[in-house]
Amino acid sequence: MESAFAIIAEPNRRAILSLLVSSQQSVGEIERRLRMPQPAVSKHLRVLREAGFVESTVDAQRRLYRLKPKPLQEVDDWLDQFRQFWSERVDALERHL
Amino acid sequence: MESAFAIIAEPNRRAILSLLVSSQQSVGEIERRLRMPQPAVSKHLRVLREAGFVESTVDAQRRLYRLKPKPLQEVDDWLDQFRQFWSERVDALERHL
DNA sequence: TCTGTATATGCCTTGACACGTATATGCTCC
DNA sequence: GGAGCATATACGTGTCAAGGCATATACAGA
Repeated sequence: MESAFAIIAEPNRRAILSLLVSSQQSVGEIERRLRMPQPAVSKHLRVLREAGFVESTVDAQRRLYRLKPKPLQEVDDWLDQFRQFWSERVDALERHL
Repeated sequence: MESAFAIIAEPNRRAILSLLVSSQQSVGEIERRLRMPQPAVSKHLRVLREAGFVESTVDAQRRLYRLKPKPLQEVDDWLDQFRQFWSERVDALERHL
């Protein structure tokens, strides 16, 4: 399975994830809101689904896609090691002021 | 300038960043610790430098590389929009238990 | 069952990028 | 200033993924 970092390297996929954060959306809604060709949307959703970022349910002819938290949380976990570093810098800056 | 997300999509670059979080390192130290060919290290460092992830200072024949916070913080900022979504899910889970 | 709508997949082309190898640059010390 | 070490760059190559377009699949409603 591709790393979560490689998945979110693609700007259109990040846009899709941002869109899904408010609520689930159908492929057509994503297509219209992002003004992206439908096959492109479907392909990115496939990548996102296989990497565990989203899941889908069937609603008649439509598929509704929604976010799943785990992969983005893994990215968040990786970033955690740098937070100590950031706060040290901020502390040093504040002491300096 | 390349997006921070594309930069950290590369596993070796993430390894370099993780290595630099403890302290600054020379190219040779990175090369040895990650068992990576020296040109590869230099090339990745160049990409990281041009994207603002690291900066370097000259120490005689060596170059010491150290972390800069901004690009990783931008990634962190992007992740922020999903934190609300995660905590809602955790809350719902906790209520369910 | 036919038509239209929604979504997925296949094929092809193109561009980007990581890697290996070789070589260049720059500094230090004798 | 020559030798050796540390780092950077140049070049050629293979791989892989995104985009465009055509087409297939699936479902709904008359």
